[in-house]
Amino acid sequence: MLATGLFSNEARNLGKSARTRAKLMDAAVELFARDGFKAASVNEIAKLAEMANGTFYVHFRDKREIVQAVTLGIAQELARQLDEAMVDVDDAVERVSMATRRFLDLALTAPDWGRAFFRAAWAFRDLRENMLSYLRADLERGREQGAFTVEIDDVLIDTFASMIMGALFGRLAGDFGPEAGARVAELQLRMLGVPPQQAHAVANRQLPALSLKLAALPKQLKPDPTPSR
Amino acid sequence: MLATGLFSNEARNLGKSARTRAKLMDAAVELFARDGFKAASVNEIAKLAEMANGTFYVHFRDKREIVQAVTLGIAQELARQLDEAMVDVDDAVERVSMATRRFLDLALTAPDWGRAFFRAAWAFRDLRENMLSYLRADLERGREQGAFTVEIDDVLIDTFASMIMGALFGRLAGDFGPEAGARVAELQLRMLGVPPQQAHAVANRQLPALSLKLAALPKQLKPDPTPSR
DNA sequence: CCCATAACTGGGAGGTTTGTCAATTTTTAA
DNA sequence: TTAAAAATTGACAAACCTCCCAGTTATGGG
Repeated sequence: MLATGLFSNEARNLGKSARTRAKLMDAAVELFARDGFKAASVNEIAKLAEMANGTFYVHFRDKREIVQAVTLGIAQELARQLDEAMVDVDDAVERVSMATRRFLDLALTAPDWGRAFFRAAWAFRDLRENMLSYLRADLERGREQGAFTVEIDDVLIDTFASMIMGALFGRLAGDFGPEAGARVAELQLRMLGVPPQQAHAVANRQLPALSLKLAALPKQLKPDPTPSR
Repeated sequence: MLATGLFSNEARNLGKSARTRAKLMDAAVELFARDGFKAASVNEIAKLAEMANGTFYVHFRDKREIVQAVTLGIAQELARQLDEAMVDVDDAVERVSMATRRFLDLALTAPDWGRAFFRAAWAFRDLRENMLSYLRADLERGREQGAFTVEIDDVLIDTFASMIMGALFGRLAGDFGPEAGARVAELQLRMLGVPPQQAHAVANRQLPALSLKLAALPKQLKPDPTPSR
């Protein structure tokens, strides 16, 4: 009936409290994605999560707290997945291209997460800076490897990230199809000083299939609950 | 006491109705910039404009209507100013660099307008597309002039715009100083295929001083109002 | 199975929001 | 100057918001 969200899925095997909390967070993501953090109301979150509004306050002190929990959760999970998809890639040119393309694919897998992330990225400095630190590492690596001719500074990093966010927006809005990721990655590499031909080749290289699990897959089969009642 | 905003300034010589309307729009810009379109309330707009809330509804049917009026007004004025600053520039490389740098300078001149524009750009498709059409013209001109080697498509245009928006955000947040404009312009030119050295030179070329009038300057002196009462 | 404890409920106090309207003041044009 | 028109006011209904809390229900360790 109610499609279980990603937080609920993660909390599937935890205690009741954690499951309820997760359900609230899933509802919150949906509303944050649609209305923004300020315009979403606690009442509506509780309603969408199918519980009384008082329950909300058992799990979160106020709206600020759930906003914090949701945005942090999204950012951590996205970063984790992205990191995992790139562990064995050493070449900075590949990494940078992959980061953009993977990030977009990932965010499009769960569009509400993508939308909420988009809002959070502009709204919360600490979250934004945390994401940018990963990016900085890869860009500096490319500089050291001699692959990028451009100087790496704050403006560059921020601009690089903005290009990703723009593509995310376009994808979420339906303006662009899946090919946009490769296209933007190519433009990024050109900007960094990678020769156009190489930029095109790398950005369009086929990526290994995305292991489809924005939230972890079941670690064990359900304990086959005897249909009690 | 209350710093007159740009809309009020434009309406300075018009009838009472237009002046009140403009005053409401100035108040709205300030709140939209701070809280966003959804979170800003009609009550607060009226209060900030120093009038009773009922007056608001004489001039606007509802919040949607003032949002429309304000965002359209901002976009038109920014486009007008930008256009004016570039009328006699023919070279596409110069135009593209200038558009980015001028736009940022302009938006920083009236930070609330900049912030409201930033929000509007993501929120309203028609407004966004209207702005992008100017950009497309210059990018295609560059292609024809043989200055840009990259293919001009929707993703490119959108990405180019996203780079500007990212810089706008960074400037408004105080993360970057005035030099960010030139830096981003340089990165854009590199992306388009302009040779790095030329990109650097063009992007850092000194611009003629900005004629300081986001809204038109007084066309006549105040009629020296006898201090009635 | 039992019951202490944790989770949940829903009504409500107190505040804000939207949009309306009759009464009042200001503007305008003749 | 003056009266009709336009602008403005502020109180108010109805809806919705946040947060609280006394009472009820569900959970799980012993």
